[in-house]
Amino acid sequence: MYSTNERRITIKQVAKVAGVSAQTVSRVLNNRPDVATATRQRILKIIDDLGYQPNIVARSLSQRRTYTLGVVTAGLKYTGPSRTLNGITNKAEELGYTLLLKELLGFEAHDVNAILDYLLARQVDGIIWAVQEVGDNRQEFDTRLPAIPVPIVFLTMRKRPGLNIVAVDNYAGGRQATEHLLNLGHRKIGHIAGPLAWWEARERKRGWEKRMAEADLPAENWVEGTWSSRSGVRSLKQLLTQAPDTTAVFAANDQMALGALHYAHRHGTRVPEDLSLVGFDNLAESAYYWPPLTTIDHDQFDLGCLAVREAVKAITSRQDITSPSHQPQSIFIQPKLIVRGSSEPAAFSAT
Amino acid sequence: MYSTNERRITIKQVAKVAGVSAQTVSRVLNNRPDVATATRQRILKIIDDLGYQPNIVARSLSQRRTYTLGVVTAGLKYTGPSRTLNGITNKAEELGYTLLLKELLGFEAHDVNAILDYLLARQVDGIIWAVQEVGDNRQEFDTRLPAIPVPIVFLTMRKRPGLNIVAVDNYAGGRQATEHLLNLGHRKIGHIAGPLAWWEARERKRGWEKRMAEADLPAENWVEGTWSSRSGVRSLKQLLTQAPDTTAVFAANDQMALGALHYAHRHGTRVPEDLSLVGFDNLAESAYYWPPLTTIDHDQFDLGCLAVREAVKAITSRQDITSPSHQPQSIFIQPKLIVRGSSEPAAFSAT
DNA sequence: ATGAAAGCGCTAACAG
DNA sequence: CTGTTAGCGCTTTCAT
Repeated sequence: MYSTNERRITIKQVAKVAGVSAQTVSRVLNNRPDVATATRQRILKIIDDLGYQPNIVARSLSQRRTYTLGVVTAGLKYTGPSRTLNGITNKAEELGYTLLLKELLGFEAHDVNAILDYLLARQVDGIIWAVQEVGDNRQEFDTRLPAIPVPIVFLTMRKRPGLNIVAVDNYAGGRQATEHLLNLGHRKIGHIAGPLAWWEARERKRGWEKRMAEADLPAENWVEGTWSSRSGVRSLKQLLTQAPDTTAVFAANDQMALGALHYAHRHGTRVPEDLSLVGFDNLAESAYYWPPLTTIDHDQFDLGCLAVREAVKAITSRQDITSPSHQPQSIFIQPKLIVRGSSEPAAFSAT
Repeated sequence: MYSTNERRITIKQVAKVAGVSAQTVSRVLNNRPDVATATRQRILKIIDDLGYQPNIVARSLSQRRTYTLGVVTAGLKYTGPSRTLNGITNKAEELGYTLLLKELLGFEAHDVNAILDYLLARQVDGIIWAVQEVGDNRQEFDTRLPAIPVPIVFLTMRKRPGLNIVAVDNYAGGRQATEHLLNLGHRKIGHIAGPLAWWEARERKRGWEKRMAEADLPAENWVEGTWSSRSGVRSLKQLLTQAPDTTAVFAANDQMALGALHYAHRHGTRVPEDLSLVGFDNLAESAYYWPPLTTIDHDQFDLGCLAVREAVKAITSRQDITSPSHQPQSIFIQPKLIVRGSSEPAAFSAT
């Protein structure tokens, strides 16, 4: 069914048929102005007739540039990483870059050097490190970074001077969630944290702690979950055991909030009447949970777009000697509170 | 902060330092046996000292082989496609293939030729078309297919002789869901279908229809949804309006089932007491919906793995003249019923 | 076991 | 406007 190993058409063959040099064909391919219109037309026709396709690999070798971005990701089965990848593919398409995708099997420490070598051997023009900062999985970079010959943009990690970083302001999100509950009159506000090895989880928790402190309230009642709904179930149980008078809970993601909702249903705790609940992430489904979940929305798609934009900016500025050298910068996206049915004024303030 | 445009080390420089020819270094790089052990050791050390990295682009050009798979996907923001991609990345890693990722902006018809040209220009060794069959978005292939010089594996499309296809047996899944409800004593079973432009949606619906017919029951009460939870809400409403005596509903995916659950809660329809509900997909969260959702599980990760395996098999068999030519085949994965709290025996059969 | 020459398919740099 | 020459960095083929 396939046309067997027949060699593909090359620029030389096109040139021969057209009776010109390969260089002239190359000029046509690259839309150079310095080709006679008649010649151009003729060559274009021949290209079309022959079904000629330029070999991008050869071009890359010759130009020493691939217009390819290496993307390192992890946990594609979760919505977060895949929404971000979605943004990356879209922006890359728009800017004319090809993506070379590499998914890590876990989040914890990896042989960063091997992965970088892999991408660099394939001559990527830039790298997007879209793996969340977990544990010390960023450590190896400290020594290697100066030796990486292409720009690299990091996603979702704490600020570090001199690096290109794009992340959601998780701390601000934690504050917003807490503030919303405070505004509703709640005082006993518990927190279901994500795994604290994760930078994002620590930031969200810190937002809760700080805002509580500012309201002169203790931030003591919290549990560490795993991000999963299952852990949400057990975390709410633990929270209510530790402090039965809790009237509100902020969960560090929507999955755990769903688990908490599940636990509440099973034990006759009414949400929001007995307990207000706020999640984080604004999963598409969370508006249809019962009750619909109040949550913090953040644009992970945009995160991916920004990362590509920054990477390409850095690549370009390094090619053009003319353009001012691109200064690495950190970009933090602001999340946004979405109020739905799972939170309402505290009982005592309603009466 | 970066080492500026300094040229990377080449095989020639390594050769020069080692006092050998470039081919000898090449032999070491490719683990050829015909190099003296002493020479090999010396060269390896120099490679290490210099931090030399082979240029894979040059190698690809020279070998006329890239060990790269082009992956075309769509809808990465949905769990299905991203779980499949997850499987693709894992299997590709295992088999030593690099991934070139291309995401389409929508599911409907695209300029297939342009996308194929794009991938072929980049000299991919094979293609995985991981875009679901929607409307006539497969049509362009009919004419183009014979002219594609590399193997191509299609995901999630109807059987066609002579093509490599990997898909879930959605028809069987639809049957299983329906059969489960029939076994519970339900007779009035409605269906919330996915958008019927999708092959998957049609197959799931066909499974429901066929199984109903086999039980001598009419398969009349159905509504076409959009896959979204929002459409699930309105679809259940419509279903119950059309036939108020409906005691069970099979929704073509978990999101729509969640929407149906949402509608039921809001209107005092108790699930499963008044209405049994079965979904499709087994989203990680569906076990924590209230009530936990009975659904059809299918391994989309495995789907991706199989696609890569088939693609690589086809590529390899075409390289080795010795190996028997790989016959394109269709692989259909069997889904599995997961029983949870959203379905229970029909009221009249319980009494 | 090692090297020399040629080439993969394209483009940069220079010439005319 | 168009052609020639010389690579890009590696591997293949054929010698030795």
